[in-house]
Amino acid sequence: MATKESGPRLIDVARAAGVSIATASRALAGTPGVRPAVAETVRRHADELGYVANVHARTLAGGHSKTVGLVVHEIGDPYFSEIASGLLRLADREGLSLQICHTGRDPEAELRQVRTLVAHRVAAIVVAGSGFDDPGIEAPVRRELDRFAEGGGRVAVIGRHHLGSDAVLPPNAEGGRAIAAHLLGLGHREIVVVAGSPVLTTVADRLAGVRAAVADAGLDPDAVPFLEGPFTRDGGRECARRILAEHPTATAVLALNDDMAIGCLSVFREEGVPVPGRMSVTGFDDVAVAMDLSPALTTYHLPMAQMGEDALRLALQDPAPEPRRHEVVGRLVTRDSSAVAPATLEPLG
Amino acid sequence: MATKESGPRLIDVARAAGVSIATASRALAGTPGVRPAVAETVRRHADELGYVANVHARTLAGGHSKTVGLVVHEIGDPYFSEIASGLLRLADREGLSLQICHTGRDPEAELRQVRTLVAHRVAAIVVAGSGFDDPGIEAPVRRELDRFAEGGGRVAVIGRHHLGSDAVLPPNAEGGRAIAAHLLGLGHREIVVVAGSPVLTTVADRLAGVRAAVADAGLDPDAVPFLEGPFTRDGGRECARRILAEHPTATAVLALNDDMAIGCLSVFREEGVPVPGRMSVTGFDDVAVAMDLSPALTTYHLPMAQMGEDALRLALQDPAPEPRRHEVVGRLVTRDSSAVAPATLEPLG
DNA sequence: CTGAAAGCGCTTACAG
DNA sequence: CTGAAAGCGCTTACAG
Repeated sequence: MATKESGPRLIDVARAAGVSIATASRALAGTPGVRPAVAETVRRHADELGYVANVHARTLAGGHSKTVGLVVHEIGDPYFSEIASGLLRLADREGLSLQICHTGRDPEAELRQVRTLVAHRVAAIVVAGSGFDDPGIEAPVRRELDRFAEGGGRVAVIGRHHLGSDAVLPPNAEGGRAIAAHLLGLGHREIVVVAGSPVLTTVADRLAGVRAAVADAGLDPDAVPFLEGPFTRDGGRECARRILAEHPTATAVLALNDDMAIGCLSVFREEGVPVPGRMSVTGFDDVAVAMDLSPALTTYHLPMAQMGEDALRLALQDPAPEPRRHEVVGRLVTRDSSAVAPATLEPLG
Repeated sequence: MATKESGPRLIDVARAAGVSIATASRALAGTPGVRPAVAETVRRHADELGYVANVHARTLAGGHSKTVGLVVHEIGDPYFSEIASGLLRLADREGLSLQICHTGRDPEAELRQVRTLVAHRVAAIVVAGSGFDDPGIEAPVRRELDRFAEGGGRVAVIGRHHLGSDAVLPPNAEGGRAIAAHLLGLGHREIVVVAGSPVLTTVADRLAGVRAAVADAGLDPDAVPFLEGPFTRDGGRECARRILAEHPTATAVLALNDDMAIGCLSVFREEGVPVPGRMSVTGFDDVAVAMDLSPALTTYHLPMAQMGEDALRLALQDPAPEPRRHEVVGRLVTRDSSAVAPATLEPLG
């Protein structure tokens, strides 16, 4: 039994069924123009032999792939795993396989991963990781993707990229504005913004929204402290510690993703800083756990799974003359981690 | 530019470099036995043309694939996304691509997904979803996997399966026992167990551990109420509501994964049931957010990312005469959601 | 060190 | 409706 052979091939089922491989191929593919009885026989023999067509041979001969690629920063991150989940659900319905790559927010890794996907001749590539504000950084990836598109490949991105492709656009600026307005409306005047690097368009756009809201309120955006750290839970912890040390009069932390907000919450809990009594904390994204934190996190909701699905749907359509823009609708979700700014200030730390 | 052609082929770079495709292939593969200067020329031309070898042609001709498959129940679930993250990290280091499938805990979907992976002639398949207690349910998948292994494919599973392959085994029984002992030690006598279907080996094994601890304490395991629901956050919410209605004297909920525990916590918060004052709640897995919940969740820690890595590592080794068993080490993590059973009982709900 | 040729396992015009 | 044959783009013995 342990034949070390690569399983039955089309020719094996053809022989078993007493037909040519052409007919066998057609019968299995469901191509019309095969006598039903013959097709049936072929299928039966294929089943009996446990025949599974070799995708590589099929793709090479047929020219079209049934696999799509997804590029994320980190699949362990809920933001991306929820996007992946939605995308995978649609892929499944469409009979497509999914290849996932992660980049760790490193542009060179991204280039490598895109190359791999191109090498696999996937039908479509969805780039879900944030874009980079500097078009130069994305130029090599763009070249690769352009070539891919010229060869008939389809591309869609989530977020603002300089990639010239169909895009699903989260309302990052709008969200930043809404959250900041919310905090300002609660009387907060010493708000510290905490985020990943502004070279990421996601950060840049959310931050721009925050600044716009601050300006709208007649205040000076440049006076709002901005703390940068890894765009992760640990990054949030780092920043929270810096706030304790460097911004003793702050009354609110506006984190530009939920991960960082969660990191902040945990430090504040450890250090006994009451949230929201002494310090309000807000996030962005509304990952599944946001509502189950305590205090439940005020944040800006993005429908991640839907965004993943939408991105794949764009990538599955024929290309448009101009890149398509699919605008995502988000919403402010007010929960328990934000409240009116305290009247008198307990010192921090 | 929009030539709709499939990008440069090996023959294009061979021609450009003035060599045969055999030499070009060797130069690009780094096969020894090509004059260094020639190899260099080939590589330069490949770069200039933006050549990316067609994986399908390469796999078909070469016989070995550089892709591995991962089967999970649901990629949006942190348990699986953390496993995927660890596995992907190792895959990356090994220059392997990753194809992900999800099954939604449906054995038929699992069979379909495994078939797809086999069709892709992946080098290895890692099944990360829980096994099923009834060997019959897994029989079709096992047949498929056996055939795959006979053809030289490698298989590894996470959890107890009837799949006859290398396995990474989480200490499910041990963990169940540790958690139950912890709760019993705190004086809880009315513990409600909350979990997904015991047809899943994960549930069955954790439950067996719980029952063993109960028996060890001289109590009757059959007297411990077991509530079944979807093995998800929503399932946890469902069960919590039933506890409120049907088990008014319970003092502890022992959920067999963190997701369900999180669902319970949210219902108890909504209903004003103090945790852990009136009700202790414990989880299992220790997903990243467990420590950031409030109260921080007492749970049994499993190193998910490491498990993903270990599973892939097993799958990358040559097959052993007997299936390998890699035992995972876990540990009880006592946090704030569990405490001594209340002396006097406030009615629930 | 290099090349001509066979072959990987399919699909798809092209004839019949 | 069916089959013989070309071809997808590579790798790898086999000669030289």
